[in-house]
Amino acid sequence: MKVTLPDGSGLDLPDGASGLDAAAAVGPRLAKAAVAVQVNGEVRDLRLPVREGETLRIITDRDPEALAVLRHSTAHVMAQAVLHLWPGTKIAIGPAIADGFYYDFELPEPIGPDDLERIEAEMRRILATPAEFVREDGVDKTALLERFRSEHQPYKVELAQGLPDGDISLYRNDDFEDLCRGPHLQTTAPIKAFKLLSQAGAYWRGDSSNTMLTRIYGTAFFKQADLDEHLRLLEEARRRDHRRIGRELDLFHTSEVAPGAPFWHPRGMVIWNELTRLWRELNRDWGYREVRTPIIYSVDIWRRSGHWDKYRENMFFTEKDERPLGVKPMNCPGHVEIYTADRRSYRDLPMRLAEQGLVHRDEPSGALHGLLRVIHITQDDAHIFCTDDQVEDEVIGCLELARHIYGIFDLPVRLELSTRPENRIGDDALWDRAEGALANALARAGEAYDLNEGDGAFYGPKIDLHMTDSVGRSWQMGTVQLDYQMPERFDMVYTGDDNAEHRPAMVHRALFGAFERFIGILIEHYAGAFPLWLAPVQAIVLPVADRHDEYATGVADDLVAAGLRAEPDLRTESVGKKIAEAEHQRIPCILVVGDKEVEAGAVSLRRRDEGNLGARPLAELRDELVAEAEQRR
RNA sequence: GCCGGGAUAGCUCAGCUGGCAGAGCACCGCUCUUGUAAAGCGGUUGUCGCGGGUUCGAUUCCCGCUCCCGGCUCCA
Repeated sequence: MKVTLPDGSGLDLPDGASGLDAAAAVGPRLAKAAVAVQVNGEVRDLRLPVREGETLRIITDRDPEALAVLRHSTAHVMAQAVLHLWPGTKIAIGPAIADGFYYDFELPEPIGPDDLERIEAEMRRILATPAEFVREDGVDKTALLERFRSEHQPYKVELAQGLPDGDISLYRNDDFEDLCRGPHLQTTAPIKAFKLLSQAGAYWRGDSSNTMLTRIYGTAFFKQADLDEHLRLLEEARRRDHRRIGRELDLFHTSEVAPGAPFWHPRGMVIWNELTRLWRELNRDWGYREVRTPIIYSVDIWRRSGHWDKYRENMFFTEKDERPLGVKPMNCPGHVEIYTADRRSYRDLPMRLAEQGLVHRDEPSGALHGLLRVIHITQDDAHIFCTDDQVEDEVIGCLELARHIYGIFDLPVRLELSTRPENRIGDDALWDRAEGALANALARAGEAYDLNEGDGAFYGPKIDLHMTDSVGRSWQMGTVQLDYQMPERFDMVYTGDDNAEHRPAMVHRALFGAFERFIGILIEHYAGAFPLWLAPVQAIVLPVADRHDEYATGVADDLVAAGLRAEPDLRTESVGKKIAEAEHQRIPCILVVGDKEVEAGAVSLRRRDEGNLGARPLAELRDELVAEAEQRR
């Protein structure tokens, strides 16, 4: 039998040879370092036979693919340790994930954070004696089900039931055996640098009607140095946490008197207002007109829009004179109301209405998270009413505008196309048309995207724009949604050039997403060091001694008159201390003034993180800063 | 909502088994008049999240509630 190696060379092997045999044929060192084998892009277990003509790549601990194998194997050892410590534990699943692994258990008693150390200790005890991972293939399903039942492992029974007989494999290391597809390490020897990180509840199969299991998260690396670096990055990420920075920079706070609704402090509001200014400029440049619609509506409109049926759980309600009212969770009906307040012609289309729309969505209490997940949401919402022919161009326009916005902030973004959910309104033909239009628009805009089947809005498919936060969590920023339902339900029409009535299409879009979340994302993205145009305080003026107070105040006034946000710091503290505090506050420009500067009409400039840059004439620096802020650099 | 953890000064946190509540920073006052990352001395600061229970006595133990934190998509 002949197989091919990545460099194109051939390798002769006896029939039935495994990946490990192939590695050994190349060299004993490779065989020892081998973790798995990649065949046609698929990472497979070394123990599996290779077939004639396949192209093999031996994965070693130097390859990134090997980490998932190591972590999966570490998860098995963790499960083994848990079974030692809590006999009778029911085990569920334990995969490798992006930055580590987890394993889900149903434990006989609740465990706490201290128990993670106990489990880790047991793992180290187990690992002191290296054990081979033994793979067993072609396991008889009936016998296996019988065995799992007798071992009281209901989750394994359920998993095995879903597998085709004859294609079931087991892995055993030491006294632990698990239903598992693999691949796994050859032995437990490479498992050294690992750490259990956290413990959390997780529903069996992610379904809240199922049992809540205990999930233990951990991570593992081949080298201790890599683990240390990973833990350092996690710590660094925690330092970037927008909730922490929001307090340190006095931007906002949250309070139990209003869960999920931030209180914006003066400095945070500066950022909000700068974003609003940008938003208005973009509305002007991209042909949107700003509107403002009510927050509380008769429930009739929510019945008609479909929110009553599909979204009631997440809405807030009140009443007036026994008339039930609903707080808007979305702005669309308000914009539809504006559209239908007059007769519309094809000449009016596309009609692009934009609003800084305040909506409220009742989230499960455990889901709230600083600014990133709130109940009180201010969207940069817009709805585009257009003809069918205009849909694709309008969607492309949204994608281009989105690129433009994220470019201003250097935000990395990932696109997802979400298709029809189970819980939806409208017939399949309409959904076909809507999904096709979005896919076409994406293709024409040249955007790469992931497909997220079944995650669309109840009224239409959508393109979501996601970013990743400081600790690797993914958050939706923008969304572009296509909707043929709402125009139908509200009987929206326009008069065409044929003098007949037609139904407009509707595009819902938010590109910042929500101002709350966007600012939260920006805080983490910049780690509080906002570019000049967004910085709450752009320049702080520090007099060396109190005889310079008057000059310092004059400098600040001069900058303020030029449109900059500047203030003097006249406290009787040392210059060194004021500089330390200004740096901690991430103020972009620190201007020190003493006798020399007063004499020369100058300021000594210190840019954030750059140190002292020397004296400059005030007028020159002022003009430079104004230009820099204007250009949003 | 559910699982686990938590809530003590403005902030970060300590407070073993129940016995007068603490530190650092911040804040206030005084001294220093300062030249590029924290000057010295002194001082103030608490419904120990809320409500109930046990107890001679509860920040501490028990119950309920509120809010916060980690997580609840990653398929054997």
